[in-house]
Amino acid sequence: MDYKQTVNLPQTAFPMKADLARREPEMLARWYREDRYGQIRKAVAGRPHFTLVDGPPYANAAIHIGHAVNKILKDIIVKSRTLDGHDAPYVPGWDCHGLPIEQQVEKKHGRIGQKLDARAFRQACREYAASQVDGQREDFKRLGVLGDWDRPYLTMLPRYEAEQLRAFANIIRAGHLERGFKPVHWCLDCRSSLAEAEVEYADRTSPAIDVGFPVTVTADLARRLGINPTSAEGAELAIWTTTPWTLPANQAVCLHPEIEYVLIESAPDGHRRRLLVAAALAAAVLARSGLPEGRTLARCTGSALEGLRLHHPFYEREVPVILGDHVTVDSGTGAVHTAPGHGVEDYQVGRAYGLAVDNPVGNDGRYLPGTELFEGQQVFKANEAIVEVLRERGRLLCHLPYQHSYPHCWRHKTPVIFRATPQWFVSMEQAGLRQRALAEIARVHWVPGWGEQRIAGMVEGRPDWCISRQRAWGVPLALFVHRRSGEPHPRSAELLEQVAERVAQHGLEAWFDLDAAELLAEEATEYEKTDDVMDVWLDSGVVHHCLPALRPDAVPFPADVYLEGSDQHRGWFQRSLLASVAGKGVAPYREVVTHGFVVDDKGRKMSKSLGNVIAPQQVVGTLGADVLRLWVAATDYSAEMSVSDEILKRTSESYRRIRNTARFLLGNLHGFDPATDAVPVEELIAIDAWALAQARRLQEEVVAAYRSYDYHLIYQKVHNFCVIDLGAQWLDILKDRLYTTPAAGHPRRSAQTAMYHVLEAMVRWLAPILSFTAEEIWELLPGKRDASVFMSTWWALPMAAADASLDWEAVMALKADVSRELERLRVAGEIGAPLEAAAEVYLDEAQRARLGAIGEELRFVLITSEATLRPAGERPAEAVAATTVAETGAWIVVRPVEDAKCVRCWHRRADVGADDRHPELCSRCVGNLEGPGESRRWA
RNA sequence: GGGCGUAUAGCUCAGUUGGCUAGAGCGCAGCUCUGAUAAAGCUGAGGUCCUUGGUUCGAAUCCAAGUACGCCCA
Repeated sequence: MDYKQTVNLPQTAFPMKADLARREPEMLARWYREDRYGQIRKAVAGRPHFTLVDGPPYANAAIHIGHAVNKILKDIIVKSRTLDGHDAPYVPGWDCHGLPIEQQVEKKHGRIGQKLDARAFRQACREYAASQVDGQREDFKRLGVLGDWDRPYLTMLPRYEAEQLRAFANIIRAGHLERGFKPVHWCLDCRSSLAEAEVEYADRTSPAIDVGFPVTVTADLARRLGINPTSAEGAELAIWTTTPWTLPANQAVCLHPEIEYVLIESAPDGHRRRLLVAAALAAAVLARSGLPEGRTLARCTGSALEGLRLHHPFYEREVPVILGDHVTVDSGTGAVHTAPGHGVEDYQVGRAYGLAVDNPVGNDGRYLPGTELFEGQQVFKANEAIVEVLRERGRLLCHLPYQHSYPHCWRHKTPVIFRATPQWFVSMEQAGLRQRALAEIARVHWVPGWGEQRIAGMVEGRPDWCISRQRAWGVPLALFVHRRSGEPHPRSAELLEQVAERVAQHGLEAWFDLDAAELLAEEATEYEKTDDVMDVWLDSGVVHHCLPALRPDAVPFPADVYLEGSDQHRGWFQRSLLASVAGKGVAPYREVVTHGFVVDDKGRKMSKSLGNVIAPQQVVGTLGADVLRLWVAATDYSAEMSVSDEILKRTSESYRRIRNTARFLLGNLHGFDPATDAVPVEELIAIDAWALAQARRLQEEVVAAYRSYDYHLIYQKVHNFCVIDLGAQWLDILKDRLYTTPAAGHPRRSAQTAMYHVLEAMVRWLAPILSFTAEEIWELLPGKRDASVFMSTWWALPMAAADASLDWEAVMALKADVSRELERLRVAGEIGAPLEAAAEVYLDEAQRARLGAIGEELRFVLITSEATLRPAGERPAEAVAATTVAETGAWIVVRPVEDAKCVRCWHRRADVGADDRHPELCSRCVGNLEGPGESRRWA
């Protein structure tokens, strides 16, 4: 007789080989055919909401691994919260306006006015952005990210743009809008501002000059330096600049507070000259100015000179000495000529000191009418005239050509200048925005915790937010500005509402087409429409306002969580906070989670030149999305995330173990229907109840880790559970019972009942991470169920009361000790499989109390053919202490078994052949085959 | 140069308030099984806890300096 046919071997359609790269797309096609996202929404309707607001990626170029990490983490959040009993919708978004898209369109169609007018240009931008959205969307879907992909929010949707204007109106109502000036790169040939990305650096020779600014009240200087007033007479503070043309706009001279300065006297030809310069540069300044070595009259740090009054080198006005950390002694004199209208640092330090932003230069690069001495001259040509004036007045110390890297227009290849232009700001102070924002930061939960320090530091130190841009592809600022005063219309907020109405209907062309008279009637002649568009950071910064307005069904305000990379503390997190606090008075999120950047296995950033770039498309196309998702989950994202082929290979191996564990469980659930075959919890065999208890404990940890976003712990714990608790312990022990006892008998049904519960629980633990694999398991699990695992919640694992008379921890420890002894027999060539051995275990009273109850069934746990428990006193000399169980009190002897092998259960038993009808079987198998079958209590 | 981080076996991660010979899984090596089989089980070898100094009876853990790397600025 072929007894193999009488053994219940595993059977399942769940393949061992995942073949994810091929099969995931098939599963995806089905999910979208069946509208899986919509089905889930219906199934979970009515549950408490959990809102993750998607930070919109920029709609340009294919996604890289950082995008994949970001979207997968969001997907894990959304799915785990769904399993946790929430209705957690996911509405993805894209950031669609801005310069990079303009540049792409320029490459193809040229600049506005060449082939396309502004309207057609914007249309081309819109089409380009839409095509990029389509490409990225397919890649995101392929990652298994489930969301409302058919109805994403795009910042270029007319309704979004309209809501953005309304959000802007709220900011104006709250009093945060401020008009001001700011220096920007300005091309004299374009006659317009340039973005940072439109500037390229090239070598250029400029006139480098050292100029003396006479101290007006030398007695004040003497007092500060603690010297005789006569010694300070005629003192000049020396500055160095390569842009003489900015001197007419000079408002101050800036020193570093901690650098040491000296007053030095030099007397060429008996003509005394006293200069104030950085000590470290004094010699160099004298040398290039052709002055003989001097004598030091006094020294002090820059901070001692703050507020000292100086005379402008050629205008009849005074300028102060100020302090700034940007000053260095790398070159020059250690004193920086400061013209807030012509430099970003000058502008920033100037704001701190309340300096005027003087801008005497017109958009053609010529000094404006009324500019003393140089009116009408082009700035670069005026350099010579200025040097000449300085020479005449005796203020020029040195004049040399100087070659340096200088910004040029990328189109004209001509040098650009910094020029102050009128801009619009969200003021940090005007209506208390900074203070309010800081208070809100303290109320938000930051993950990891140091994120709070990081963003608070940025908000504390940041300047006003410049929200205007002189660009074509963006949402118009839509203000009416008074022709003379430059102030916005007093009813701006109300007017914006009317503009928003039109934009919602007709798109943002409605603003460009608008005749001011339509809204302003007779006032129209006094106002003009702004040409500016909004900073794209404002586009995405008001998602908190626009998305709930667009999708009231899905996205309440405020959001539960925002999740982005750590660069977004300055970027989206900060802009969203400022925009929300400015418009609504509160933070837009309760919790903010940050992930690190992806680096290679040596911790270096990914770059083409290093050749260490891992493309998500490539990973998904070979190993599969679930392996990529497992890598994301397994990596501690709070710091940098390392990835390499080696790391992905390891991840893939771990995946196989988890998959195979599920496969084994499914295979042994063959023929099990939980509705009719489940054993009542209180009747479960002890080790099955123990396994359930292990699973329960793990589930508590898994759920807690999902709630605290500690996914890498979940991976570790679940993987360990598969390997140790299940693989090495429970499932290995279970095989004999599953295979050899009657298919429908209590021992096997008990095992199946527990396995069923474990797999029901496990498929849910895995689902947020291994979504494809989980759904695959879900479909093959016995029992009636919904279409998707994501329609369910964490599995209620039954609580089986543990029998206190047996200590399972001790049993498993004993098993480990016995394994070590069996290994010695194996190495000695005395046995192969453990079933070729017998174990004798000697226990003292204490250990007997922990282990004794298991009795005869110990052999099933040890997977030996025999196992006996005896008193410690009877142990032979060769017995080995079982140190894992206890330091003393347990000893082991193992030996090969000589009995015949039962061909059915493979145990070596003395009773093989006892039944004439089955000469090759042991009595246990005969009973299982023909009788009611054996009964088990412990294992 | 500044701010915020990170650094524990080849890989991914644990390591409560300072306290046993620093742990786990994977990988690796050896062995076994062939009824989870492009699987499974057993055993074993792997660590200057980034470096240096300090505090302490005692430091992976606390303090200081430094190095490397990452993000954001300058």
